[in-house]
Amino acid sequence: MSEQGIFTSEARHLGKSARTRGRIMDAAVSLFARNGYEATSVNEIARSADVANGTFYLHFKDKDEIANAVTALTLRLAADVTRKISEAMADIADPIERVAQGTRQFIELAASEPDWGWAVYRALTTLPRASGALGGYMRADLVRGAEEGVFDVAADDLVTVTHGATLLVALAMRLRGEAGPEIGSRCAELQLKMLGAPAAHAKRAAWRAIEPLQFRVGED
Amino acid sequence: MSEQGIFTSEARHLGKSARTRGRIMDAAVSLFARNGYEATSVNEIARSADVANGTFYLHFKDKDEIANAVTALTLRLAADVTRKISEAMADIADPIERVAQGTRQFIELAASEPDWGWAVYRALTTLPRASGALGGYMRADLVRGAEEGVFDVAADDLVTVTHGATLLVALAMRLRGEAGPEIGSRCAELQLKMLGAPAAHAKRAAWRAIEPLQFRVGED
Amino acid sequence: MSEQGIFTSEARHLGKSARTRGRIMDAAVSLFARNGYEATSVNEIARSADVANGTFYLHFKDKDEIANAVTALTLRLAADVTRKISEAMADIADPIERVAQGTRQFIELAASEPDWGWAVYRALTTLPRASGALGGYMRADLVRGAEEGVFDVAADDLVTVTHGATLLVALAMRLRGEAGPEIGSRCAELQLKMLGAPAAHAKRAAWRAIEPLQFRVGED
Amino acid sequence: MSEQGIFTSEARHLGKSARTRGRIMDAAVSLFARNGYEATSVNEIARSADVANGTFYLHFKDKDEIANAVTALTLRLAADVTRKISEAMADIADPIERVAQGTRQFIELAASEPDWGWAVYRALTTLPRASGALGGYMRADLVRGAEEGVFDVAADDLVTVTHGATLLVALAMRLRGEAGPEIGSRCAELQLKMLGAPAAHAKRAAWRAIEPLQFRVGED
DNA sequence: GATGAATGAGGCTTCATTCAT
DNA sequence: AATGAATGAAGCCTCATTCAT
Repeated sequence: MSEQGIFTSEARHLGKSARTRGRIMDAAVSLFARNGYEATSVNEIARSADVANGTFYLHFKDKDEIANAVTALTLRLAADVTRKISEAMADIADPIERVAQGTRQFIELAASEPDWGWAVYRALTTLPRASGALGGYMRADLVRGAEEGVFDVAADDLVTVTHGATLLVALAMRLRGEAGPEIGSRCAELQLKMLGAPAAHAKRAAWRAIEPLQFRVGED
Repeated sequence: MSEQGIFTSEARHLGKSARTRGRIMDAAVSLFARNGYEATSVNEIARSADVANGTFYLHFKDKDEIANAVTALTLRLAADVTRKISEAMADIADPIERVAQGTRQFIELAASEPDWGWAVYRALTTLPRASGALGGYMRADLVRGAEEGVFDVAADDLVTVTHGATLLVALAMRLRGEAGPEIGSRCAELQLKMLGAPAAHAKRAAWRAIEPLQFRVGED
Repeated sequence: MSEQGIFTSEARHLGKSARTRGRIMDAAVSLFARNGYEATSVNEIARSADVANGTFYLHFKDKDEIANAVTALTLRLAADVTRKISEAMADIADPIERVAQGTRQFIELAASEPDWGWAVYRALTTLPRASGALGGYMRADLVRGAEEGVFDVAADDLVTVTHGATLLVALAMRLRGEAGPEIGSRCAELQLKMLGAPAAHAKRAAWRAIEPLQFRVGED
Repeated sequence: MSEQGIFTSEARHLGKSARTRGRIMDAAVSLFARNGYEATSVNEIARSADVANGTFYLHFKDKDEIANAVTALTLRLAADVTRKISEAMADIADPIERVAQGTRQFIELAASEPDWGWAVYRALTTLPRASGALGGYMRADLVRGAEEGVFDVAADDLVTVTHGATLLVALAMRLRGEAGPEIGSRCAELQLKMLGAPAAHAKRAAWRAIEPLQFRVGED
C-alpha cells in the first residue's frame, strides 16, 4: 500500500476502472510536477501509468480535463491536510502558536510525501488563484490573529499570498533537499515577524519541539 | 527610440544583423512572458519579429538557445536595474532605507515597462536559480543590514529567496493591475518587518515620499 | 409496437438474441442514413441501441458486415414494399396507371416512414448496383409497357436507372420537406413523358386521386 | 502537359508554391472522387501528391478547406465548361437543339477528362446545392424553352434537378465504360421527352451528328 | 544574410476491435 | 449472451528544423 501513489490510494477500494483512473492520475501528477503541463504528453502519461494511450481517453475527455482533475484533487488533498492540521490544533488558541505549528507540520508532511508536495508546490505556483482554494484554514489564523491584535496587519490579499509564498519557498528548499526539518521553524519565524508578532514570542513558538502528525496524505 | 523593445535598443548601435537578432529577442521576450515557452512557436516569434522563419536559425541554434539568451538578458537587465537603483541610492547608507527604496523603485520601474516586468517575473518564478543572478545588489543590503545589526537575521538562502519572493508577489499584483503604486510601500514594510527592522523605522522608510528614477530599462 | 424501429419489428417473434440484433440494426440504419457510414462509430450504434459496445461484435463480425446487412435489409424491405405496392395494384393492367401509382405510393410510404425513406435513398444513391436489386417490380412495368407499345423506349439500363433517379429526386425533396404529396404526381408525370406515354393519358394517371396503402414498412 | 492533372495545369504558370498546391489539389480531387471525403486521409493525399504530410497544411488550413477548394474549383470548371458550350452554341436559337447539344457535349467532354468528370459527378451527387451553382447555363435553356412554349413544363426545382440527375446517370455510365458516345444522344432524348418536346423533333436533335468541341477542361 | 517552402517526427484524439468478467 | 474496460493503429494537425533560392 505504501508503494501506491497518493491518488491511487484514494481509489483502492473502488472498481477496476477507478483504480486505472487513479493510476493515470498518479502518473500525471508526477509528470506535471516534474516537467509541467505543456511538456508532458498524454502518451507519456499513459506509458508511465502502464496503460495504452487510448485508455487515457476512457477516463479523461482530454488533456485539459486531467490537468483540472489533478489540480482539483491536489487542492482538495491540500485542503484536507490543512483541515486536519487545524483539527489537530483544536486545543491551541494562540494564533502565533497556530501559525507556527501549521507551517511546520505542513512542510514536514509534504516532505514525507514528496510527490504530493511537489504537486502542491506546482499548483500553488502555477495557478495564482489556487492559493484561495487552499488558504482557507491558513488564512483563518491570520484573520483571528489580526482581530485579537497579536498581528499588526490585516489578512488581505498581499499578506495572505506573501504568507503562502514564504511557506512555498521553504517547502521547495525542503523538497529539494537543500534544507532539513529546521527550515519549518525558520520559515515560521519569518512569517510571524512579517505579521508583526512579538519577536520573542514568535521565536519561542517557531522553535518549540513538536510531534509529527499521525496521519498520511490522502487518508480518509 | 521609445517605440523599440527593451532588447532591440541594446543593439541599436550595432550592425544590421545584431539589430535583427534584437528584434527576434524582443518578440521572444514578449511572447514567452505572455504565453510561456512551450506555447510559443518559433514561427510565431519570427512573424512577430517581422522576419522569415528561416531567419530565426541564422541567429539562434535552436529554440532552447533563445530561451537561454532571453533569460540571460532578462537577468542581466534586471541586474543592471538593481545596480542603477543601487547607484541612485549611493548617498543613502541606512540599509532600512535602501531596502525600502530598492523594492519600491524596482516595482514601479517594472510597472512602467510591463513587458520587461513580466519577463523578470517569469524568469525568477520559473528558474529558481535566477534569484541568485539578480539578487546580488539586493542581497548586499541584507548582508550589510545584518552586519550592522539593523536586521536580526543572516542573509542566507532562505532569507534572500523569501525576500525576493515577497517582492515578486507584490510585483505580480502590480502588473496584473490588482494594486496601485502603494503596493511597493506595503511590500517593503512586510520585508523589513520580516528582516527584523524596528517597526516604526520600517514604516517610516516604506511610506516616505520618493521620486521616480530617471532612467529607462535597457538604457546604457 | 408502433414505437419500434422498422427492423426490430422483423425480429419481434424471434429469440432475444435476434431482437438485440434487430435493435442494433435499427440504430445503425438511422445513424447511417443521418450521418453516413464513415461518420458513424460502432460505439455510437451500440449506445443508440442501448447495448454495450462489446455486444455489437456478438452479432456482427465487423462494421462492414452491419453496413452490408443494413443495405441488404433496406433493399429487401424496399423490394417487399414494391412487391406489396404491385400486389395492391393486381387489378390494374395499364402500365401507365401502374407506373403512376407505384411512384406515388412509394414516395408517400417513404414520407410516412422517413428513417426507412432515407435509408432507401442513401442505399440507392450510394450503391449504384442497388437499383438493380430494388428495381425488379418497377422495371417489370416498364418492360410490360414497352412490350405493349404504350412506352416508346426499351427498359434497358439507362432508362430504368434514369427512371429510378427521377423518383429519388422527388423522394429527397419530399423527405427534406421541400415538397408536399403533390410531388409524387409531378414526378410520375415526368417519368411517363420520358417513357413516351401519351401526355394526356400520363397527366390523367398521375393526378388521379388515390388512396394510401394500408400497410406499414416492415410488416410481414 | 497532357500528363498534368486538371488543377495542376491551372497553376503551371505560377510559382513553386502554387504548383505544389495544384499537385495537392489534383491528388485530392482524384482521391475524393474515388473514395469519398471521409475515406480519404490527409496523409494519403500528401503521399499521392509526393509531398510530406506537413506540407499539406502549408497550403490548406485543414481537411475541410481542401474539400471546399476542390468543390469550388470543380464547380467553377464545370461552370466554365457549360459557359463555353453555351458560347459555342451562340448561333443556335432552338432550345431543343441547345439542350441536346449541351447534354451531349458535356458528357463527351467529361469522358475525355475522366478525373474531372468524376469530380463533377461526385460534387453534384454529394452536395445537392451544387446543382444550383452549375446549372445556370443549363437552366437558361429550360427557361427559354418553357417561355417559347417548346417545353410544356416550367423550369422549377423538380424539373431542373431531375434534368440534371438524368444527365448524371448517363455521365456515370459513360465514365464507367458501360456505354459509348451514343449515351449522350439517348440521354438527351429522354430529357427532351420529359420536358415535353415533340418526339420527332427531340429525336432528330438528339441524334444529329455533332463535332466535338475544340477546347480542354481547365484551359484559360 | 535573408527568405519561405518543405520536411517529418511527434502530439492529441478517435475508433474498430478484443478480452476478462 | 452481455458487459464495458482496455487496446493500439491510424487520423488530424503542429512545430522545430532544414534547404534551395
